[in-house]
Amino acid sequence: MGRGKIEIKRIDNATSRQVTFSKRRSGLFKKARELSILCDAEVGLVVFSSTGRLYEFASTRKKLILPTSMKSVIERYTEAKEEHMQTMSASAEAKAAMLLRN
Amino acid sequence: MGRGKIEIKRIDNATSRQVTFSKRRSGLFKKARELSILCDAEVGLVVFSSTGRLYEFASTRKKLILPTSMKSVIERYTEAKEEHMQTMSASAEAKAAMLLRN
DNA sequence: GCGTCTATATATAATGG
DNA sequence: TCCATTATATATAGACG
Repeated sequence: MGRGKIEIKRIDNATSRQVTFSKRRSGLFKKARELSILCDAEVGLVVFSSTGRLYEFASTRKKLILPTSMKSVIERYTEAKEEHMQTMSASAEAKAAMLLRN
Repeated sequence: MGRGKIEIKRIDNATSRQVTFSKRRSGLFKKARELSILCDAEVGLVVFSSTGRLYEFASTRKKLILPTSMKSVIERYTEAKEEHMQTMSASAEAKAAMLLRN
């Protein structure tokens, strides 16, 4: 969807990979949100950039259940969260919150 | 993106809501997959239709962490999963599916 | 409900500042 | 390294079988 057609394979150039990530992530989240609204669906979306930054969306409507395949993800999340909590200090709290927020 | 422009609000007609769900879900998953490949990102996507059917995608690469806002989701998943396991029998498959449905 | 078919809306690749 | 633009690729609304 652009001036040229691209193959779906890892973009080698780090810069353009970052640019594409930014654009497509934005589009993906937009569509996730639209789906949840239009179709009254529960949607949970988690994205980690290759640099480890977290982005999330979750429609908060009724009941959302995670799929089995995400079990490991949940486990890792729990671990990370615990680590996070352990190393968290009062002043680091805000920083971490911001980090998680974007 | 079609013959006409639509507002982003819940589609009242159940039939067209289902049709739209099917189409957009497909597109969303495709884009989730593309993002993960193109940008070497970790992506986890969970969708529950309004009728309770589950759809998922998770790139299995490196580190995927769930966002804070998904905590309740995880909890619910865990609960449901436990229930599922407890009541599951070979012949109870269908029943379990119903359980997950809502 | 599900696949196919367009016309049109949107997303976005490439580019320029 | 970001914004803004814009040409093009893609997604999809609406219609039909």
